[in-house]
Amino acid sequence: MFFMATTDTSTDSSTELEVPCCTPVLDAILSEDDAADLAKLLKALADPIRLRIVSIIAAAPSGEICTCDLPALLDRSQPTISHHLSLLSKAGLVEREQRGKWAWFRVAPDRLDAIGRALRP
Amino acid sequence: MFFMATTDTSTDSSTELEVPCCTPVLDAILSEDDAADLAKLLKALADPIRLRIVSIIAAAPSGEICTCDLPALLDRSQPTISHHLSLLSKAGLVEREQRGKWAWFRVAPDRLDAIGRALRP
DNA sequence: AGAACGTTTCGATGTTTGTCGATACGTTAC
DNA sequence: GTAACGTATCGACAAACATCGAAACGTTCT
Repeated sequence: MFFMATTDTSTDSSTELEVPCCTPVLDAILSEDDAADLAKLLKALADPIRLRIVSIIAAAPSGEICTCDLPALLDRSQPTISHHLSLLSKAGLVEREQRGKWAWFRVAPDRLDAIGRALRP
Repeated sequence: MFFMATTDTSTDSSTELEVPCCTPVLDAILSEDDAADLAKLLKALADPIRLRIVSIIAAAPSGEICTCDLPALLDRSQPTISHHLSLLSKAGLVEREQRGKWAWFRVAPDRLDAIGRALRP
């Protein structure tokens, strides 16, 4: 074995979404905490429906979309769409805005970019 | 299982990775197939242990690592490490090379880069 | 207030995933 | 050959996940 395992927690990530995400995978050995944070973010995106939701929102001319359109576009029930949007929102990948009885979503581009940066040295 | 699986599945499954991966998420609406492909790749990476495996391999001075070191480094059993390496290998994120009785792995950098490109317009 | 409509939460269900012990396979050394 | 050792597969199990119908919640109209 040529080095010791690194379990140090240089950054304590209590406030999850505030943390500058994410430590690049290829720069140094990820700590357990950094790996857990990045894995959580990747997992939030690692679903075909959620990828298409992000893609659909980004492709909308206004940059935002009403939740009400998604069940028909994605062929999933409304509760299922709501569930996926909730996961994306919790991960900070999309932002929610209530307007009257409709909910509108837009992507959080820097958040998506952060994943990209973590994977590209 | 209703038929005998032969050993070809372990190695041949990586041939599916010839597909040019991946369509950028933000360029246009992802098709169901493109979303499924990218989701599969993201899922292969969206685990703390697998992220740390990739990170550990990349940080190794020689750019490769012997499987035998990983159980101790990651505090997981040997079958569990083998399982994760198999997933990473099937996704094309690492490459396996048998040397005598040891298995060595190196990262496939362009594969990781492909994910980054798909998320960064 | 009540009706209509969009959204979230709840409960249930089938599937996938991470994990490990036991076991089988392959290579090296004696 | 056989013993030792590293690795992959098998079988099992608990936890996490995707999905939907039903019900609860909020807002906008009349």
